[in-house]
Amino acid sequence: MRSPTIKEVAARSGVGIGTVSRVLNDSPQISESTRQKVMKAIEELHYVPNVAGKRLSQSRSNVIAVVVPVINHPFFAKLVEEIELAADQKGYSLLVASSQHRIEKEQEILHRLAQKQADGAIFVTHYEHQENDFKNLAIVTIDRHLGNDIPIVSSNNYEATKQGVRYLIEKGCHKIAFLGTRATQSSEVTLREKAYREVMEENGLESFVINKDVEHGQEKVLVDELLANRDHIDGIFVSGCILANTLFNRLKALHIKVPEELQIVSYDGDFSISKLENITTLEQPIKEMAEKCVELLIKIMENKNDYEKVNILDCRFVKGDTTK
Amino acid sequence: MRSPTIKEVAARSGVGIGTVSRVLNDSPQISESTRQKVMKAIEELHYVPNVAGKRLSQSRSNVIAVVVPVINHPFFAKLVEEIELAADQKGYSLLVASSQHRIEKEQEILHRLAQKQADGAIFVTHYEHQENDFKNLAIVTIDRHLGNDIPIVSSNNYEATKQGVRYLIEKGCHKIAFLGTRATQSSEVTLREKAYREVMEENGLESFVINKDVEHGQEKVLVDELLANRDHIDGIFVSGCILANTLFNRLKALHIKVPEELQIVSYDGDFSISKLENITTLEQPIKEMAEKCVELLIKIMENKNDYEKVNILDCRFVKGDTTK
DNA sequence: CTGAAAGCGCTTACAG
DNA sequence: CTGAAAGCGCTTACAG
Repeated sequence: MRSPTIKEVAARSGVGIGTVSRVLNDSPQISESTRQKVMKAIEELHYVPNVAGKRLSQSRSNVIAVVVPVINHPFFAKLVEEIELAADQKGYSLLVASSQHRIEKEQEILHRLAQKQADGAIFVTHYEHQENDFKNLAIVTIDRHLGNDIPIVSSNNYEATKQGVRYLIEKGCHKIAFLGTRATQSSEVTLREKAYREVMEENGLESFVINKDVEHGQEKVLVDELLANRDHIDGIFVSGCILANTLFNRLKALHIKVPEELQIVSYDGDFSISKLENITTLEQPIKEMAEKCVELLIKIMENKNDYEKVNILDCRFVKGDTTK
Repeated sequence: MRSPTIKEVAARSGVGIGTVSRVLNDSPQISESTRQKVMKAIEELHYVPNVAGKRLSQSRSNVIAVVVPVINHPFFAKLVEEIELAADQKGYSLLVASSQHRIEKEQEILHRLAQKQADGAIFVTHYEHQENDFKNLAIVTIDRHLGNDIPIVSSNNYEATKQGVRYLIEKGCHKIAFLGTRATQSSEVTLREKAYREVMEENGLESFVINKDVEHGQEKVLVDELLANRDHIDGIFVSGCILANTLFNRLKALHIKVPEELQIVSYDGDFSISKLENITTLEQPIKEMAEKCVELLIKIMENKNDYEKVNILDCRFVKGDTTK
């Protein structure tokens, strides 16, 4: 059972297809009477315009894509959700792809974009790409610098981390560790360690850093490494939500009292699945970041140039139960 | 800077556009020499075929859609991820939409599908739809019955729950509660409560059920209600991962020893963000469910009829630390 | 093995 | 205000 086309609607209502098209697109110069005729035919036929025709004739798809390393991760799931909402708001559908930490899959996805499956894309990548790969594509990235012409949206990694470490110091911590899963060179995320070291130095405190790239699911290895060398650590700045959660639960299992013996401040926000206890956190403004990405993408696609290349949004400090 | 089209490739290589198309599609009857010529032009021009043309001429998009209530939820995030992988494997891109528990958004999404944005869709809905809404759409659902013509993929809610409750009994529980967030009438998920009640009755035990619809994030309300009426409960069958996690953490906070004083078996699988402790669980085979959905969808789209309307996949029992 | 042409379902100047 | 026609970028019988 084929779906009816604009041609059949035109025939049934006794007008040309151009007229039907104008009715569909709410063109102003259409007489009320023909509009009625056309609408009637549309309803009778249960006609729904086929986007394939529209896309070809307009050479745009009204689709944007988001590429993340994985979807099944609290931060990325939330990010994808917020991007979907923002895109929907603006009339765009969302194509989602995950690179699974494999550069080949990322390249495969870039190829799909080059085929014009989407008008633009939001990229969260761990890999280096030649700027060339993005030629002719409307692209925005989160956290990663992909090249001078590609706008980036990020949270204020540097300042927010400083704020967090200083907060630990204010709350009486003297021996503060930094715990993170190291990101690639060109990521804004690397500023977190830098900020931590600077605050420590400022205060004449010694740095103690565990910041290594581990596979998703292996965060506990880092936590155990930290705790094995715990010594007299009384504060930890944690660079990500999964790590923070893992740490927190491990401490509970070890009967180490938080925040009495040890205080924790985490980046990212608190994504504990059960909303029972709260980690003190510098929460990334994910919703705002998603909206900014979509907004930027639309400007690029419309060839407007009134946007910033670097967009840093502030984290929100949320006091939880892991600090005094 | 416009992208080159097939016409320019044809011109540059001195052949017709049909020939270029055949080269692109690895058509067998193409002489090696023309293939070479065409490939050369393609490379020189950095030509990438535009899918819009292909889609229109083939009247298919090679896109499938997935519609979930929310993305930022451990079960759905994992599901979307697995569907993306399975779809990718089969050469399909994935459009993702979330209904946000709003029926209007679901209908809006159905409309997009009617516009042929995708060739088919995987639907996880909480609402009733007229079967009519899905006319001409290739649709598969997870857990929800949407009509006789729409295939459903589900886990073995009934049998797996029985297994779980019986396991608690075997392990010495006498007063076992059921804790769940009630789903709609037509969902397979409702079988969990039914199975629980039957096993309890079989064993001459009294049922104690808390099964209510709550907003995501409010699971702790149910947990508290259960614990307030705890009495001598020594076992709990929990219907979902978030609820199970919330319960587990609450029990720890209350210093109720698990599994010594209270044993827990949960449906869904264990999605605790930090992989430190494990809940005994009947784990849904999400990956297999995702693959089955994609497989079914492809069969429907190809008008093959050699598939089952009802596809129940078995959960995997995973012993964790919450049972003896 | 290959080219010319029709067709996929729309949009949009152009003319009237 | 509206119709006829060209065009968007492909694919695919049809002929040769």
